[in-house]
Amino acid sequence: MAIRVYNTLTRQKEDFRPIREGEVRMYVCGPTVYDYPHLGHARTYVAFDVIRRYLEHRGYTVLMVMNFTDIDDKIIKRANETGEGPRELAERFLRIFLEDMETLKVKPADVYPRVTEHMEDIIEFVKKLEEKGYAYEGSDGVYFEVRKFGGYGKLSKIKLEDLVKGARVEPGEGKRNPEDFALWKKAKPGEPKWESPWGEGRPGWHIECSTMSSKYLGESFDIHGGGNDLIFPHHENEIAQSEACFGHEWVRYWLHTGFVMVDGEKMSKSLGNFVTVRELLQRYSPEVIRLFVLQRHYRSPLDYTEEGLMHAKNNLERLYNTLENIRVAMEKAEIAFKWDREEFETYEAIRDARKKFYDAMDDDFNTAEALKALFEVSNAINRYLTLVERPKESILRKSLEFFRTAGEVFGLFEDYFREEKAGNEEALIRLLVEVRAQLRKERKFELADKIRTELRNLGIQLEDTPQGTVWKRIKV
RNA sequence: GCCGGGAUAGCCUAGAGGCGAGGCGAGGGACUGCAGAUCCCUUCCACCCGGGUUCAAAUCCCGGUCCCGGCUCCA
Repeated sequence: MAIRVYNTLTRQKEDFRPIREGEVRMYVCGPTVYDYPHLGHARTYVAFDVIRRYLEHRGYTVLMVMNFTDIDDKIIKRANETGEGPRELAERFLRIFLEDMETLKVKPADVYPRVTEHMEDIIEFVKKLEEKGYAYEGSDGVYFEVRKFGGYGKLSKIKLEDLVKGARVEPGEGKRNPEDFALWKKAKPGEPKWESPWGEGRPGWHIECSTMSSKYLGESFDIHGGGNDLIFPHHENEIAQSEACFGHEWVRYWLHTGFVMVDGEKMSKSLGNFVTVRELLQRYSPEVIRLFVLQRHYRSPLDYTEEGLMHAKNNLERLYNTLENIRVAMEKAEIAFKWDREEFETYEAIRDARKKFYDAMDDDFNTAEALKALFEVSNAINRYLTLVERPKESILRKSLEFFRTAGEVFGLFEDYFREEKAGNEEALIRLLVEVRAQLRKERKFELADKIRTELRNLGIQLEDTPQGTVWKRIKV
């Protein structure tokens, strides 16, 4: 069955068919680096990370490009405030962004093209538009003449007349028409500038994405993504530039993520209602944040609440508990020479959950639905472990395999599946468990409890069961 | 004005014509020195309102009500 994706361009779900078989070329609009990334950024980049991971999981080679806007009005403005140079400021926040994404386990893009490294390409692109008659030079810059391009508005469904009537677009001194937008801005005194055929200046915002995406992904590619707020004007303008330049369809599928909401309003820099990723990370682990994001479909708005984060934390804890239960059970597991009802039932539950997982992910990357499968396996396996004396190894493995694949797609349980690097740590824990067992037998509970409490502080949890004491790592 | 998204048990989220989903929370029980984890049971007719289509509607259609977003830099 084909993967279905919701395409903003057509406003419906379509079968996903990449242009080149077996390869997916995708471009996600990156940030303007002038401040700390907040939860809104985290949401879209985690969402696209999971989309990318899933496509890879399904066997595609994914070429992923994400740009950095490292020169623009906001950066200049902010740099003036902090006293840094625009270059230094951009560099600083670019590194911070990269660090935060790494912490959140977002797989790095294959290329992170920066505007300041692609001036020549951008100038070439503008020149081409000029040659083809779509661009003209005004007193303060070079502009794209929107009404020359027939398909304008096809992504955002905005009509040109409405746009002009709405008077939302600024007339601007050098423009022929109010709806035209800048491809190249001539430098004002004191601003950063680069040489060009139109004098010193810097690129407009939209042209960078058209230029850099085509440089790395070709004149047509599969997926272009970004936040909902980029549909208009950014992506609309990108389409105009690119299709005007190439003369054919540019991007197959446009995917957009929903906003993060705070008390009914969009989280944004300008409203000041944002939580930075760094603040969040003081209170919640990266995986909690990922789960929080993934419990909602990527296109739907996501309400930011502490309660919601706590839910995610509890849910993740439950999943990790299950994983630890399986690990502990592994020690007493046996080869299956025969299956009883419990094995059949558990096997079927895992099989059904796997199907559910793939169906959900195939259906426009429905992570919220796919996550349910994880809880279903969790229930089934926990139940199984309480019902049988000696679990069958094959059943445990099946469940672990599912956790591993789901974990790879969601970016969860990474540490659990990484090879244990603990040398004699485990032996030490086992020793303490033994000593404590003896203490308990002698009813010296105070000392026994001390061992348990102290180990817990070190991230090791002891649990007394009828079959003896087991220890688990606390992961969340 | 123009585009667009919502309203699902105490809460958070899926689903989208018949099999009523998952988690959290709450209550009870099993286990237990205590704690923790886990399991079992309970949380009564869950789907904003009013019409319609249908053998069948939370899901489709029509009409309301309420909430929200975008149309300006924004992920």
